[in-house]
Amino acid sequence: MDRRVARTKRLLAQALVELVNEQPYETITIRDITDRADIGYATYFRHYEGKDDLMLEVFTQIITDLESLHETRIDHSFEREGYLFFQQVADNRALYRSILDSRAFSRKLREHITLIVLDQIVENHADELERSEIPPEIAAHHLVSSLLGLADWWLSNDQSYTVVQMARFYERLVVQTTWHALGLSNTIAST
Amino acid sequence: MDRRVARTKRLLAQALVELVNEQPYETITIRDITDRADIGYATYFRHYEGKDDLMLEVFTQIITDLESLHETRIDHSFEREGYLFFQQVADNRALYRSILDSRAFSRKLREHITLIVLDQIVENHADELERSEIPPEIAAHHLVSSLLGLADWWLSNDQSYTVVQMARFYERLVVQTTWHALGLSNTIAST
DNA sequence: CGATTATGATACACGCTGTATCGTATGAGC
DNA sequence: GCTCATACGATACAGCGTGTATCATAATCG
Repeated sequence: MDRRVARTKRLLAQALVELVNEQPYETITIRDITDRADIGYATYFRHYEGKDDLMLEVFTQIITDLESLHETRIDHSFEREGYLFFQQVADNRALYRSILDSRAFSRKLREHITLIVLDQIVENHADELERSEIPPEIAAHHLVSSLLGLADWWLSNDQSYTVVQMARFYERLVVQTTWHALGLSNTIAST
Repeated sequence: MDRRVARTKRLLAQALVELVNEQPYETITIRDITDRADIGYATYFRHYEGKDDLMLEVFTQIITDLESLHETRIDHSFEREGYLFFQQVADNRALYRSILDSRAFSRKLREHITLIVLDQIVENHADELERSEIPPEIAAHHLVSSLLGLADWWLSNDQSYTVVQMARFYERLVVQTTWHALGLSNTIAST
């Protein structure tokens, strides 16, 4: 990639992250971003179709980081993954605030994680699931939307609990109970 | 209220509900609404500050309907309320689609219901709650955000399950398990 | 070094919002 | 029913953000 392009995109992404730490995502205009990045307004549209397009790039990076975090761990229990998730939320408050504030982005995030979770459930418990009253799609959706719901509540309440506490609530309130409702064993190891 | 005002507001609200059944709320402009209602564009601003203001009125009506539904019932169990809720969602698909698509409105709805739920929990189980590991605020938030999460999933999947089934999923996946995590008895009667 | 390509600056069209104005029509109160 | 207040429709207008077009300049690639 042309160095000029890389530089422009880097500056724009940095500017967006900066701005998101100062004001709600919706109130940010493209001109705000280009001014902060010291990049020509028209130049923006040579790389992105609109405001969401740039945000999507930052968003994708966050997802990638989250996934690589998980892959470097051997312990793949959902409890542990909950902890890692809340840790990343704490490290990127403003970004997660923006993602969870946007219906489009939070939906994207939810669907992405849901697919992973659903795969893990079906892969490891195909036989047991047939006896369950709850469709695995709904259980997976519930698990993830509850996780994001807890994160949303957490961010809206000034992180009045620690990462460990939130992970514990998630485990007690969501993971354990969802497994129980599905009729599965308590934890999942997904190698 | 002046009959002319009442007529204008009624026509505008009707037009918005019609449009919401045809296209996503975000794509609707104020001019769309006034054209459909056959009302002057400037007249709109004599009654509402913006697009969300009119929607808020329709939204408030929905909430009021939901609450009056609950008050006319003697059976105040959460299972029953789940059924009533999914029933109302089914009866007002487009409106709930719009509400759940909007972060501001879905948050308002969530906070509104959460307050009611929290009141019921604390009122009826104050003593037992002291022994619980989960803060009741989080449990109430989880209960409601899960309910809305299920409704959101339902609407996004062409209502592939019946109202009764969804209420059942809600009871098994959310209500029972939340009570269990809180260490409470299975049902709440709030009379 | 030469050719290509990205950038900055500027001007512009477009759509939507929200306000101001004024003549007309409709309802409220007596 | 008459009078006065007020809501309405129509229109013009300013503001703002988006997205496109153009062209001279600067940086990069090979």
